[in-house]
Amino acid sequence: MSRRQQPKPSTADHNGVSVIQSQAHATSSSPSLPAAITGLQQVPQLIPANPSAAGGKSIPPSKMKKPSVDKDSDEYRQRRERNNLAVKKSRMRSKQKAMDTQQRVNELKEENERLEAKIKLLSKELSVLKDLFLEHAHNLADNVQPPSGVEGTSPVPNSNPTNGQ
Amino acid sequence: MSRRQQPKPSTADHNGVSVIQSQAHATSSSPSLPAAITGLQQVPQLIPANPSAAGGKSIPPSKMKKPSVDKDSDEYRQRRERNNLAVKKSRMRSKQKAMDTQQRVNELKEENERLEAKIKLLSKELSVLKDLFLEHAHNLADNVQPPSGVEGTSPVPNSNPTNGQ
DNA sequence: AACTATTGCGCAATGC
DNA sequence: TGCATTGCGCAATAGT
Repeated sequence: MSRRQQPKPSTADHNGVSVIQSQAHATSSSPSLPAAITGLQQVPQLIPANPSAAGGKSIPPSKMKKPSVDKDSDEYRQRRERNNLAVKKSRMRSKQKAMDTQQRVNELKEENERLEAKIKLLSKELSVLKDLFLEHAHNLADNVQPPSGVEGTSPVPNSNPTNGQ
Repeated sequence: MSRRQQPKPSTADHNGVSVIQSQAHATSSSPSLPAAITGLQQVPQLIPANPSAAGGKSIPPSKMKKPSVDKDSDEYRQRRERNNLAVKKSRMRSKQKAMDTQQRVNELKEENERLEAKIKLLSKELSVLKDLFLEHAHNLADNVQPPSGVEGTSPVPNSNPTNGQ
């Protein structure tokens, strides 16, 4: 939890000025605020981030286009606030999506197991039936030799020993 | 691409002061930097974010514990830099994981289709075999009646409509 | 032209 | 003490 930062080494500061201000809209929600330091409203204030006098060598006067961002502007704050909301929303969605995807994985895994079990079952059934056929075929081949009281005569369709998986 | 901000309305500012500084470490990588405004190094400078004079009513002088964060400190910058690195790493992992999960979903979907196809096949095979059995059974039934050869004793290949699934 | 949605980034709190 | 995570705000920019 924290929000603003100050000029940092890397990339660009977007602008040559750092503005210090705020407005206490307090629309934001902080799940785990460290303390109760909320009511912090500074007076909008422009501060040249490029104190040509001081650090000395830094910030080439060139390339410092439009300071026209005016952190003060009421409109700016509104835009920021809206964007912050949009950001939160977007991130929530993102997380939700990730969770859903994970959930989907679990569901698919279960489904897979079910299907595999079914396949196993069907395979077994098929195997049994085929064996019966084979047995019968043998009986026929060996001609009329009743191994047990129940036999007859019938065309043996296929004699396929190989089990087509 | 941007980094620092300034005091904002919402939550807390962590501290009552806004520091403006930088150090041009330039370790960061900006995928899509807007321009070449990189070499921005401000002179570390402390600026009281709470100009008691100006806006007037704001920021109770109380609640402003330890400004002891010292954005200046070389060590602070090092810590920040390391953390930034860790953050990037963590986020990369997170994204990678999300993508992997999505990939997993796709794989599982495919697998599912394969399994379903297999089930369909097996079911069909089974169905055929069962039909054969039934047919045979009927033949037997219509057959084993004439102990003596007085009747029409020929296997009647009746087509059995009943089908076990 | 004006908005919202996304995305990369840095900070700080917190988890481990 | 240090890395890892996570929420947050900013700004750029993609999408409408």
